[in-house]
Amino acid sequence: MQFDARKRTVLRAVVEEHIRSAEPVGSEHLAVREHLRVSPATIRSTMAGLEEMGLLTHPHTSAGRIPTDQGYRVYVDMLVEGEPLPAADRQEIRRRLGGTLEERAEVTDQAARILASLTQYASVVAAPGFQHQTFQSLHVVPLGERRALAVIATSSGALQGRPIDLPEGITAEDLDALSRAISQRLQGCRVGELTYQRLEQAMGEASRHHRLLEAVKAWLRRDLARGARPRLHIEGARHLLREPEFRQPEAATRVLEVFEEESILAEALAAAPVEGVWISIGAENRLAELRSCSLVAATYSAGDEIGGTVGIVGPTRMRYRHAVAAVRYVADRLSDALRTSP
Amino acid sequence: MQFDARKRTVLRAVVEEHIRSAEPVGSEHLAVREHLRVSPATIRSTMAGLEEMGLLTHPHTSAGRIPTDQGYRVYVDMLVEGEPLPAADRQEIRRRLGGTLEERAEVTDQAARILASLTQYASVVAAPGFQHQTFQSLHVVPLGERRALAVIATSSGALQGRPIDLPEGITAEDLDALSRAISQRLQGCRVGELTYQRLEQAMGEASRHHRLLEAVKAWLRRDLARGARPRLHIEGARHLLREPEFRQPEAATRVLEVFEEESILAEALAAAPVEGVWISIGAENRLAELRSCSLVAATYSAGDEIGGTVGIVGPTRMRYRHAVAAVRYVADRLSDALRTSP
DNA sequence: TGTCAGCACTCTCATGGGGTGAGTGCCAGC
DNA sequence: GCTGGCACTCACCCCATGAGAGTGCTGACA
Repeated sequence: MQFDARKRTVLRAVVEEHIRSAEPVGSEHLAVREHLRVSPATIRSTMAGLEEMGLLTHPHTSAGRIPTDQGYRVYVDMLVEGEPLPAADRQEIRRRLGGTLEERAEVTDQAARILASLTQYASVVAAPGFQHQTFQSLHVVPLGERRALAVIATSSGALQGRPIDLPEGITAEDLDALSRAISQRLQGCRVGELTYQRLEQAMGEASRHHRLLEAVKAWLRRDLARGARPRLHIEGARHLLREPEFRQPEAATRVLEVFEEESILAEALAAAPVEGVWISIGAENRLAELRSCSLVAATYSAGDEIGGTVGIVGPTRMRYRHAVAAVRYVADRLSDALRTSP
Repeated sequence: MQFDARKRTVLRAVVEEHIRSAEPVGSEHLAVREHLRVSPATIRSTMAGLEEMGLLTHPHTSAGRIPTDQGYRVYVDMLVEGEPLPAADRQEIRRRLGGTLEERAEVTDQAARILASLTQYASVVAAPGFQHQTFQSLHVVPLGERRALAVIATSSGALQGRPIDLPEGITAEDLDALSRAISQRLQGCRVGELTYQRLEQAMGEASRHHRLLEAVKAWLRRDLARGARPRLHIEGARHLLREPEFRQPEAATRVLEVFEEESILAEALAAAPVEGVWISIGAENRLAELRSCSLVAATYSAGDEIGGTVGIVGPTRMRYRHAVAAVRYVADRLSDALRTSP
């Protein structure tokens, strides 16, 4: 069975009409609305062909056609990359991402809000991962008697800290010297590459404060490996409840579960490639919880480093054209914003 | 119209039965199920009295009674404070809050999860507010050329930091000295009391680094006043979708909006008094968005300071007995956990 | 005076059947 | 290969019907 020009046209028309109306699309409707110059009967036979190819289906005998996940996939692959976002949307995005944002977390949070309100789907933005950033310095800062605060700073200004217990007999000067020594030796490393061995090496000589070093090392090893899971900004999950596919409370509950269990989304986003806009449709999602959804995502950069991922989660019946354009534009502007700011 | 013993009994029975079944409660049903020793006819006349008092209502002529918000209020005020949580629940809470938790954020997050899974409603936990904590030290830590990281640490180990720009001609030693000077002078202050004037005073003399001081002051003034809004942990919003009162997508969307706009919940929680378990029912909520919900909340402490608030949001038809017991127990155990840990 | 059985009445909700309309598949003719 | 015609299939709306739940009222009784 070949996929000729008419099949393309009909598939596209069915998909777009279904996206618009959320209803099964009939042949007559299509013949009138789209100006295909053939009769409904012809369209019917074309549709039958598309159904045989697995791109369309219909819920019951006398209903119109709806696309299958595979149908959406073919449709999406037909889309011309680089279709621009409406000028008004572009302006809105630039306005809201261009202001004087004080903190990095504010920028990514703002990006999530924009995407959600613009597309009326749920948005997810993974903040720049700690691991990809460049280690700048470690500071162990005394906090009262036997407590101190250990802070790692990266060259792009992110920081992560935690309180640690101090062994007896350590002075503020000791801590200062220690901080300086470690900072000097590890500067320029990727945070993700701060392995236990490496720390051991860098600290090895300063054996005088053995127990303190152990505490710091234990923290770095555990937190940087595990706690480095990037922070997610999720916005607009409620929009999904308006979609007819999530009308039944069970379906709604199931999809909201995804947004409450951040690890699921984090894993899904992690699959996005570094280049271009990535689309994962329904059953294509590795994660069962997302099988009734589609994900449109893109990677952004933070300065010269890999930043994180921005994405949209919606029903498989998603407005892909708009979603793709919005995700791409937001990812680009986010990269711009992070090139010049904190 | 007096509120005699029979009215109490009937009101309680109606409320508890309605909470259980989510259906209007009829007189016959009540007479059989509860062992009130009167006939359905008598119960009917009692119900009519309760309705006249505004505590019950009925959706249509031939339906049973359901409580009004005011009815729930009277019911709730009748509950004996101090009813214990089932032993199994208590054990579960102790187990999950008692482990070796690494960070304060982990404890509050865990508390939110426990409450949500235990009650099957949505839970909200406000992390200890920065403002109530005691200022410990300020550190301005160099980050590359003309950038530095300003970090405030509180005596309980919380920290908040942000990058600032350095004016020319400042050395690491200058920063150290400055940090030390400010720390010394402000130690012991409540963070919330770090007003602009106070900072001005504390820094006044070190006028050599005027522009740096300005940057630090600007940050402190803005962020500590505004950004000090405590972080909220929200969990289990999806549970609400299972409640019949949120069946209609519009109702569901409206209630989920509350959970996506943290400021709404933060404001609602802020109204909780420091002592005891606080209940706010339906129309009692100042915030219109919460008018179809009830909120059960309690304040916990962090060491010797006021900590934050734990709460549950559910339908007005909430299992108040269990909710109150769960909130109280979690708040108490959370206070315990924060007394002894980071 | 409070309680209760009896009764008429009201209203919701589930059920089922008929009609309507949208849409299909197939076929014969151009 | 396209098209008009036609029979057929369902989903869905509408409406009538009846069952069931629950109420309010009344009059009798202790």
